[in-house]
Amino acid sequence: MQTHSYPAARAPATPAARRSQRKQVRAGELLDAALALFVEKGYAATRVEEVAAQAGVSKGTLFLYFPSKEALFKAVVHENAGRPLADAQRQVAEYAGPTAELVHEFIRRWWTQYGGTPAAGLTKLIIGEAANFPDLARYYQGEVVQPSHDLVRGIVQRGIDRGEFRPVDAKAAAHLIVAPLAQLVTWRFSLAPCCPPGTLPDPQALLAQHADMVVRGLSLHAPETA
Amino acid sequence: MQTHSYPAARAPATPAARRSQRKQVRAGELLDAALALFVEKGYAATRVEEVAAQAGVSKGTLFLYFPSKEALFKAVVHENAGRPLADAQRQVAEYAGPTAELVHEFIRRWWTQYGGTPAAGLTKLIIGEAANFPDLARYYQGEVVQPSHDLVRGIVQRGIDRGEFRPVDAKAAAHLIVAPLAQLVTWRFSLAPCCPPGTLPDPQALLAQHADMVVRGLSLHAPETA
Amino acid sequence: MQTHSYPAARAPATPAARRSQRKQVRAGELLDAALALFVEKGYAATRVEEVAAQAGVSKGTLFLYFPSKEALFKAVVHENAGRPLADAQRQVAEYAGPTAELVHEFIRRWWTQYGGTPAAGLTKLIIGEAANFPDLARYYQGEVVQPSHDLVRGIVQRGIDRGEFRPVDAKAAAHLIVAPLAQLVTWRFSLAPCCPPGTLPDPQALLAQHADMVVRGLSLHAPETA
Amino acid sequence: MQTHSYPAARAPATPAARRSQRKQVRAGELLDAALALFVEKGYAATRVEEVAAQAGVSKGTLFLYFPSKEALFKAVVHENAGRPLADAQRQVAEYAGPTAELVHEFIRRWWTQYGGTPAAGLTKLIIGEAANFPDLARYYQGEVVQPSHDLVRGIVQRGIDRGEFRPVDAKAAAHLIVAPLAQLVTWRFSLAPCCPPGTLPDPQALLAQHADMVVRGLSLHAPETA
DNA sequence: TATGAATGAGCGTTCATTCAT
DNA sequence: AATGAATGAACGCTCATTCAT
Repeated sequence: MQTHSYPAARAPATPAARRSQRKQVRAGELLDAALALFVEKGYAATRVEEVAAQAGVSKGTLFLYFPSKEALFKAVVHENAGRPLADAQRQVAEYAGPTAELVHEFIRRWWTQYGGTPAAGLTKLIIGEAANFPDLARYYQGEVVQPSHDLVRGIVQRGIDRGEFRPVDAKAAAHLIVAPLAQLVTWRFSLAPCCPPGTLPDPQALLAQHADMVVRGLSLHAPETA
Repeated sequence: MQTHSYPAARAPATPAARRSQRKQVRAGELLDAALALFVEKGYAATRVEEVAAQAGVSKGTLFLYFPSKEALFKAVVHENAGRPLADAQRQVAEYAGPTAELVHEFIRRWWTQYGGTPAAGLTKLIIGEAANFPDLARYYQGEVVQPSHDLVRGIVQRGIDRGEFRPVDAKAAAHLIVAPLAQLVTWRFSLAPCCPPGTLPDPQALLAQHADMVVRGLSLHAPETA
Repeated sequence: MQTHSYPAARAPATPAARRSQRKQVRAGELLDAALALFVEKGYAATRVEEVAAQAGVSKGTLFLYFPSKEALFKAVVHENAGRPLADAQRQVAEYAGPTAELVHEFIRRWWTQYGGTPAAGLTKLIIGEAANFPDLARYYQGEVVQPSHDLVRGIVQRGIDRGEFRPVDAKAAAHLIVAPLAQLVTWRFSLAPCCPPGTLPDPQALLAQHADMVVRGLSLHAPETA
Repeated sequence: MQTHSYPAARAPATPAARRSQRKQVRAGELLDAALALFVEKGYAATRVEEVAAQAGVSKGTLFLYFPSKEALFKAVVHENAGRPLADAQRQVAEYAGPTAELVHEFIRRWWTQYGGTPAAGLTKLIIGEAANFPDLARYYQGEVVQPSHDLVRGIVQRGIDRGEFRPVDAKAAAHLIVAPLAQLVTWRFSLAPCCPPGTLPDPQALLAQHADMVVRGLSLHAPETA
């Protein structure tokens, strides 16, 4: 009978495996540092040496993991884009209740899983660098923006199909639902850090009111006055 | 014998005045070129030589008008910020009809006087460079963003005060009204130039639906289904 | 009647012409400095800053004249290759005396017009860098080496045709005539600077003996013993 | 029971000896790889990692055998210099026939034992790097070039002393005999790899004609016309 | 002994800024 | 006022060398 447990998954037996795991970790640290600095200062104003320093390695080491600053930038985008989107798609697909509630839930979760996290800085980053990295901009548009809009449009369409919402232009409605979310993170990483606190309203309260107004704007009958 | 002199008003008599006017023109050409290039490529990726070339002067000449690239950038922002805002404030103040119609009118005019013009590129530009020019960001926030929000909040408050709108949080409502406008110009100058045409909906139709949904979301009673 | 002379050719009247002439001079100084340093230390071991310093300008200035180190290198080769070759071709074509004397004259002139000048360093330079700049090597082979061999082969053929030389393989003979010349400059710029003086024989005496031996080797009858 | 042991001489009994032999082999592989790469690309353009890879070891391992890239380079030169020279010296010393034939034999053997082998690349390598490694250049001059010239001068002197050759300046004659040999290998490893085949004549035919012309140039009486 | 990850000095190149004309 | 040549600080990237395993 075998009484001892398998080797712990987090302490690999062989040196090779340990080294490989270390490399994964390092790459992740570099990507995190790069995301933070690119978001904070923009691509051009961020020096690779700063990224390396913030990740705790030397300048040369960074180039062991990414062949160029541009490759690092693209890796940052690829790494942070689309991850939470897939989660949201699953959650929406599984939802079974009334669509009005789904809208509230979707917006609430958007904040906890993306808008309130560091990854949200990506939105501002891409806005600022799109002209200099058109292929990345297209990638982001195709892999993140378009699917996001499709997802929201699906929610609106669901409401229409179930007789809960007015038969509006669902595509335009999706844009109008997404815009305040996008704008919120854009502000959060651009003007907000430069302005005295209190200039912006509390994000969660703002989002709640957004959801409320969207539902009112889409519903067949005006809800009771709050 | 020459009896009439058309360009009299534009051709000052004294050489000094003429020189001064020439200077104004040159500076204006440089600011226009700089705005276009900064918006297109970002601050760091725009070389002063390009700006000078696009304005039709040499690199050295640019520095006769602006002491540094940074000063040029700040002049671009100061020159283009707030211009259409004053018009909008006057137009809103003079309006006398129903608030719902004012919302539609405000959004329509925002597009023709700012959102659809080249100056709208400024919004994206400041978002991208805010971290590197915090004083500019504060200036823009104070002179453009805050007054814009105040203006829109005033409209909402007018609707509430006149019993046309529900007593919502007017400050948050202002954010939600402004966000799709801001997002529209942000997209127009970042992702849109990289994406195949047709990806974004027609701006004016989108804005019309936005105004409609805002009014529905704020109204006491649901309007008749369109 | 016009008594005053034309403006001196070397002091152009217009500032533009003066500036243009200055640029020519600067470019020439940079090319000279680059030739000397590339020959002395090789391409890779020569820093562009050294070249600039030796030409009396700053590092940045060099890049106003040549877009890259590689372009500078190629310009050095193009500038110094082929120039004396054309002279030699003319001189040979115009020669009317006995071929044996032409051989002596050709070798004598080769030394004064190429082998003994700084430009001769080019030979060693290209030998060392051919593998790293294959297009330059091909250019040099086609524009300098091949025509040189053709020129010498023509001399040999002339001797054969006029019944002065034995009917040898003229192409091989050309190689054998050129080889000691090439070797002389190769040594002059590689081992010679590292060795105590006197290690190599006097070039002009060596070349005289070379010409003598070549003529003896090619002649129909052995000349009188010297 | 093992009664015979073929590789006895090559498989030392003690582990220490085996390790030592292994070390010799590794070092030899590294030196071969280094020679090939240094000749092909020059010292500066060859990365130690390439040498290690070509020798089948990692970069770190190379530094266990050679303390620096420079030491590796010097070892390459010391290892490959002078090897065939000793053979040639013995062969010349043992020769008993007519000097004209000795010249032919010497040149023929030079090709089979050096000029036609990979080791001949060393000549071009040293020419290119002499300025950066003056001590090596001096070493090569003293240990290879000078003895080679002395050897050839001895051959010429032998011809003179035996009344076969004219009383020429033997030192200069030696240079003129060696130059085409040196030039041949120089070309072989510099321009030849970049040029279309057929640009250079067949080495062995060229060398035969060289020997023939040398003998004619040195002989007392002109040989019969071929 | 052998590895490959890590380092950091060094170089090519760019570009905002200055200055002589 | 206008030019464009000149500057030099700064940055991305390379690669010989070191070191922990």
